[in-house]
Amino acid sequence: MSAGKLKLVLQDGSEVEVEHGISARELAEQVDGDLAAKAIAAKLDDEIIDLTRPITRPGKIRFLFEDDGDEDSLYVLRHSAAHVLATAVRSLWPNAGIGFGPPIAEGFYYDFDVEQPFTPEDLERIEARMAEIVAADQDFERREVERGEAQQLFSDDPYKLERLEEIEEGDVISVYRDGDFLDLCRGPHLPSTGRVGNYKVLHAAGAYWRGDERRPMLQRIYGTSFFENSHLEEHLRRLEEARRRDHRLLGKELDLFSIQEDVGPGLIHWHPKGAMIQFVLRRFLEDELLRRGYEFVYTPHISRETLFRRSGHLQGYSEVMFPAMEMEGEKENYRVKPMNCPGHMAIYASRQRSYRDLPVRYAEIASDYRNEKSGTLHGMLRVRGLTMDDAHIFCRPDQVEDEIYAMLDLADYIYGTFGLRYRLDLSTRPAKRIGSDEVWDEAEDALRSAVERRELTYAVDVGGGAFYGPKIDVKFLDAIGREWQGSTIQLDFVLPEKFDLNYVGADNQKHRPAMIHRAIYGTFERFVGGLIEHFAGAFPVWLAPVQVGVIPVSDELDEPARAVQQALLDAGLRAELDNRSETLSYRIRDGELQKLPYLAVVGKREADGGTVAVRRRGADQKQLVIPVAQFIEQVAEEDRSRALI
RNA sequence: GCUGACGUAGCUCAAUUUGGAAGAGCGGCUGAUUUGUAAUCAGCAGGUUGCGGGUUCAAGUCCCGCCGUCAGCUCCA
Repeated sequence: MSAGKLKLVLQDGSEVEVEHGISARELAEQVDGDLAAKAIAAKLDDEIIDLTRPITRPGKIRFLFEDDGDEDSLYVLRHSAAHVLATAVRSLWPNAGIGFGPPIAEGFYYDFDVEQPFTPEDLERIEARMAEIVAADQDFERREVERGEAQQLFSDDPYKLERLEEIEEGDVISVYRDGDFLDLCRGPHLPSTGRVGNYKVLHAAGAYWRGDERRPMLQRIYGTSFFENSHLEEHLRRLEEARRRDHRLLGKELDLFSIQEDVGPGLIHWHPKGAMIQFVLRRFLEDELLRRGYEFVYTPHISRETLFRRSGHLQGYSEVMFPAMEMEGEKENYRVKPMNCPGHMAIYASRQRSYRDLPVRYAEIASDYRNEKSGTLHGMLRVRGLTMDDAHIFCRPDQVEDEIYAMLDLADYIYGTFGLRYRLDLSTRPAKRIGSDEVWDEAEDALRSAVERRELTYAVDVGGGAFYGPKIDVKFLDAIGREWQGSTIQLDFVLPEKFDLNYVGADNQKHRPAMIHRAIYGTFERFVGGLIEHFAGAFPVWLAPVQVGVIPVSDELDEPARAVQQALLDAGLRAELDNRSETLSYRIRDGELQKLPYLAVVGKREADGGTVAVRRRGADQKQLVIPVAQFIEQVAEEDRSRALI
């Protein structure tokens, strides 16, 4: 090959020889003029590049298009939309400082340093100005500059200068211009602003520069964009759907729980119906735990600080712990527990253990209290009083993998029963850690092979583990595709040391057991909050706080209706009688709004025939008149089988 | 914790812009109605406008502090 020529492999596998420095667009034109017009960017091996970017190395190249459904295409679009947003803001607020403006999972944002936070009206003006910029169809021009010139160009932009400092010597510094707006940016971008199609400015909120609470707060504007208007509309519909499912609203409408100012933020009152859901979840899990060799323990809610000093919580976790309770005449203060592990350690340590006893699996459903920062509290999802389905497993090092495997199996069974799909994150050793590399190797290998034995796919969060051990997080997906934190499985090298836990091995020597923290639901607060949103409040029979609403047509039918209710209760089902002095229609409507799975109407005909007129929630079908016994068996079977309909 | 917005009856919201008698619907209670598949009718009760200060002849409305909620940041089960 002659000097100044490059070999590129096209998507169809054919090879072309091109001039060194040819742009992707020129290449596209050589192949097909139509292609050049339609392409929005190109991908050289794994690097997305602008169409105008000179190609200076051989590789595989393919073009990105608006309609290829490729994540990378959306990435380029949203990145460009973020720039259009910044262009608009800069034209309306010429002195606005600019921070970062990346594409994110569902759209993009851009951070600005402005005197006054943006108001909703500002956002409308910005969106309108964006439309002008898109209509003007300004080219995105890329240019590579020397460090000195870049410093010159961004001399008024301290955030960009800071970013510039971090670009290593020898790395390319690129800037992009569209119209009057110039940004330090790696790119790539669409060919021009006119290609930014369907976008929406969503909301604004404060965000620390670089996520650091000690640094200035910038104003972040969130937006999203799509190539297809129908996709944008679908996305906005999904946001609306998420609002409709909000567990805080449903929790009020369905009378599941409340949070009260006089009691304190982040403290959940489980009303009878919400408590029933928790009760069902508990019973389900507890039965399963017994089957799987767990033992239940109960530990105090408060204890002397001695315990938390020993566990290290006082030193490392105190900012999250509620303040000390002073006891008159006692040297030691008391604390309310933020976790259950110290208590379980204490039980393990209370007597000698033989290797024959292991694994020991202690389970406790217990409420813990953590003084979470006020701004992080959110309904049932982030609270200060949290009820974990906690367990600690003590085992020999060679048992770790099997124990992890068993936990994954349990999580799979539980989540499967709820119809929840999930994925795993494996978090490995962080830079700051305790324990030798050999111990970490062994621990991480155990986690990995347990996951792989179950043939589960997982993502690795390198360096994401706690300083005391690696972990697996289970993230479940709800009905509209959102991820929720569920189970967490956490190896711990520290606590067994701190509590000097040991067992006597077959060699008659003392050994240190391995210890695993794990929760399956995580916390009842968060899990139930998630379930409310997943089911949009329409719980399947086995979870529904009230499974059947029994409605007599009129006063004279109270007794037969009450008999139906009692028969349901006798069958272990949850039934309510609605004999209010309201019309039948009214009570049916109310039952539907309360999302009761079944309404059973008892009229004269039913009372005489020993039947009920059954109305299934949400079903289009007409009511079904069936014998009471048959109806009860149907509901009981649905309850027993934990059917998800 | 930080930034901003918000806080009116049990709930959802008017009245706040421009200071001048706190309102509606739903829900609740009482009565009438006895109902056949998504709202029967009437009457009544219900508010120290989150809490505490301040400005003013007058504050739901303007100012300050606190509490709480929301959107995020950070953090996390």
